[in-house]
Amino acid sequence: MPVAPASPSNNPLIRRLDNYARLSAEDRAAVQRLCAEKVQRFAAKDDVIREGEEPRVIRLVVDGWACRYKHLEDGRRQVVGLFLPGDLCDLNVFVLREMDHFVGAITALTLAQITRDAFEEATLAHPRLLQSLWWDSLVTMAIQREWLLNLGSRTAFERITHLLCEIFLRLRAAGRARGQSCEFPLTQAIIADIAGLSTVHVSRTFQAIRDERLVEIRNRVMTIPDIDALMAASLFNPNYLHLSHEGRHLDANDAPGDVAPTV
Amino acid sequence: MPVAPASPSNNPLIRRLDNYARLSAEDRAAVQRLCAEKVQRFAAKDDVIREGEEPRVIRLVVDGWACRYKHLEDGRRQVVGLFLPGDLCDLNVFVLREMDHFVGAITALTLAQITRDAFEEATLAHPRLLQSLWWDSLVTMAIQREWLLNLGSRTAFERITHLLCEIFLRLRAAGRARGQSCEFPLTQAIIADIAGLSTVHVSRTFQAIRDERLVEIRNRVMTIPDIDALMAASLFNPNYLHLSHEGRHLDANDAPGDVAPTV
DNA sequence: CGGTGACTTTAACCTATGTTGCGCGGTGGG
DNA sequence: CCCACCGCGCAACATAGGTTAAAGTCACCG
Repeated sequence: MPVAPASPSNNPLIRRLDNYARLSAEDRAAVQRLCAEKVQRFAAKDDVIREGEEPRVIRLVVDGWACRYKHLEDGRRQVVGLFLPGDLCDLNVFVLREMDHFVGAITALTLAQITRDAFEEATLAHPRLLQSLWWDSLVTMAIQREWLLNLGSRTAFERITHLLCEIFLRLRAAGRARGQSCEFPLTQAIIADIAGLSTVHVSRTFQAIRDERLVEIRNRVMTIPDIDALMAASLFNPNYLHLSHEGRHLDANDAPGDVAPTV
Repeated sequence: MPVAPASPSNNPLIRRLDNYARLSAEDRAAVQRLCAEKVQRFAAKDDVIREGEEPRVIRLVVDGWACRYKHLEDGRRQVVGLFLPGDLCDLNVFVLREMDHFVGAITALTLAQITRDAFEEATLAHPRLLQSLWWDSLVTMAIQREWLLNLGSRTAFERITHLLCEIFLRLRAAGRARGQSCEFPLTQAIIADIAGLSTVHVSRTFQAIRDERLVEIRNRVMTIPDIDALMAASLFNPNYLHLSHEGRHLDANDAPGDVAPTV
């Protein structure tokens, strides 16, 4: 994976915010500065922040995957959110006194810590940026709602295919997909905790998915030969990702890696 | 239910925001003005806003119950959020171009519409109010996460008792409970759509709840004889409601209707 | 090169929850 | 006053998904 030099659009956060509104060069530079502010690294499976702790900074995923999770007294565990590169933890968390959930690294993880002051300074100077960040925050809420629909109403097969579909589209929006493929470091155990299933049943379900040749996962890389078929199988309605500005359509293959759009 | 005269603390939104930070008399007056701005009424089961429509205003529940819901192509329906009196739809919704879900009235409903301009004017003049509204918004997200835990990891019995517990505590925080009782207009069908269960199983589960004498529902009034027992049965951890400021504790019976606190 | 641990697969069996369908009682409209 | 409808309860049966346990695969490591 060759990393292009100083082009801002390699920054997955900028790529994502661009889905909402074109940022100016200054806006982009401001994001870059925020991302570089104070970098923090975690090993896979480490906790970034624990339930009960006081939130002090906004965190931004520069690289790697993480998740929010909760558990019940008796140990049952539920993943309630997924952070992909370019994702942002809640704006304004400072307002709360205490975390009500954990954030844990799934893979090796690089985070940027953004202080309240740096954030306020940046958004004051770049109102368009602030708008984009609100958009991001509302999309996060929309994803949570879609996950509720997933857990409450979809079958195991639909839940997992829906999840795979969402991950692919989110990564593509962050400039992290190439063609029909993207990185995929999730184990079946984590998928079980996301989908509210047992690991055994996740395994069973993956066989069915393989049988229908909807998805192929090998060496931590996921390939989706026919995204429309996958979307149909999972009853996937992309509206909740709110990516459709400029008349863009998700089923158009409009993000072919790092190639510039033809428009 | 006698309505006391002009006391601002009858406003459920003010009551709720007071859980986060004491508002000044001016802040309260500003909230009152927002609530009175433009009132809109709906009959039970009407839709307030539909998927695909453009969000233009912030809405505030003055009276009645409503819910957010989504559905799948084949008709399966999932309620993904509950609005109780004093609840607020998402700040900043304007940023999105299109609703990804429905909002529907459960009971007869009175809403206040707050325009973007009125909102900005009020929060500019009352920064403490803005903070409280962010707190509210973060609590809404926290509730969504807890619901994910509910659907993904709890049994039917736990899901329903947890829901009842949450409703009671939220109503109490809005000054809408009296002693161990509160209004309760939900049918078993709606509870089924919230909990991701069939109506038949909701009915079965309510029998078990009745057998254990955890909750009594009669004439649209719910009574919880022993909230600690109910919390234990549902593995309820109140931290996600973020009500605990000032060392307040939820298990203290600290909101006995409209009586002033003893402190 | 063999060992250890993390992940996945498989099989047998179990149970929570879904489905269908019917009956009952209250309530509101004509 | 009666009918229709809605919300609820109940029973019989069907099934998706959970549980337990054992074995297979692979990658890394000493």
